[in-house]
Amino acid sequence: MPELPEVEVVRRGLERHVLGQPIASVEVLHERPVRSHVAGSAAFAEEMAGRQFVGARRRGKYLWLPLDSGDALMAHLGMSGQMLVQPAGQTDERHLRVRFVLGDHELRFVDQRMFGGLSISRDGAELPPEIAHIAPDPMEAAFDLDAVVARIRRSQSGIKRLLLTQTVVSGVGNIYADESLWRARLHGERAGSRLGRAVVLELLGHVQDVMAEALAQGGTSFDSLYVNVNGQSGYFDRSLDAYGQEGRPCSRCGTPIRRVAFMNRSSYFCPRCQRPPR
DNA sequence: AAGGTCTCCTGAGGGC
DNA sequence: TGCCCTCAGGAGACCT
Repeated sequence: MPELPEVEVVRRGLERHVLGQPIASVEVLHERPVRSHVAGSAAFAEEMAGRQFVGARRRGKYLWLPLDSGDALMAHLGMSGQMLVQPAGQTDERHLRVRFVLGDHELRFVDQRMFGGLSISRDGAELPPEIAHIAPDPMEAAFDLDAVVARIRRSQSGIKRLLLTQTVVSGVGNIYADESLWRARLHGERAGSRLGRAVVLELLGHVQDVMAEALAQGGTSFDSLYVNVNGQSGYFDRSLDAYGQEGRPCSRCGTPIRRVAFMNRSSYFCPRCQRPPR
């Protein structure tokens, strides 16, 4: 479940269900999700066995579970990754990739497309060095609003591209970028440098609001790929004003929402509320 | 610098 | 039924 609210739903579930029990065994059913562990999948499994998860943390879309060794299990869900907690012996999911056996239940990494993955981060308990370059997300204490506003206003890039750049602000993906821009009445191609400070502040406020609202609804899911650790879907899809709404009337002005190609995917916006630059 | 395109994968769904 | 096309909540490499 790609964006911040969905990943946070997962983090909370992991915090409740996988801490404080030794990992009895690990089974890697597909090599690809552990590709960044250079020592190989057998070494990955061997190293995890016997350890214990002692926390569940997140920055943006990255999750990590600090271990009692001082290392951490890092996870990125990519486009289709899931972390599921299941009773031991439950039928394997079709796309089950890695299984962690914890007493009478299992933590399962299930991922259809395998753009995501797991890795062991050396001394990564506090902040895995692999993701030290990722910017703080809008929900953490380290988020520096003034610095982000300044960074955006210094750039000639389009504002949507900036929202999606994880080194500017992390956790925002295609859905919440489009929703925030719609709320701020901004077209995604407007250059950051052409936006006033107050406008950027308002936009970032919408980013925080829309993700907080989505989190309160359990995240956004259109289908069974986006679920919490118990396999349940969130409900925020009912509250979307722009994303996925092509042809439906804008809830502010009634103009049909438009879809355009952007970065090999789509952007949704109201052509009347969100005027393109020049 | 900025922004386009392609790639990594496995589907689902529509058109014919 | 099948085939071919497009699309998908990510992200990084490569090219201009």
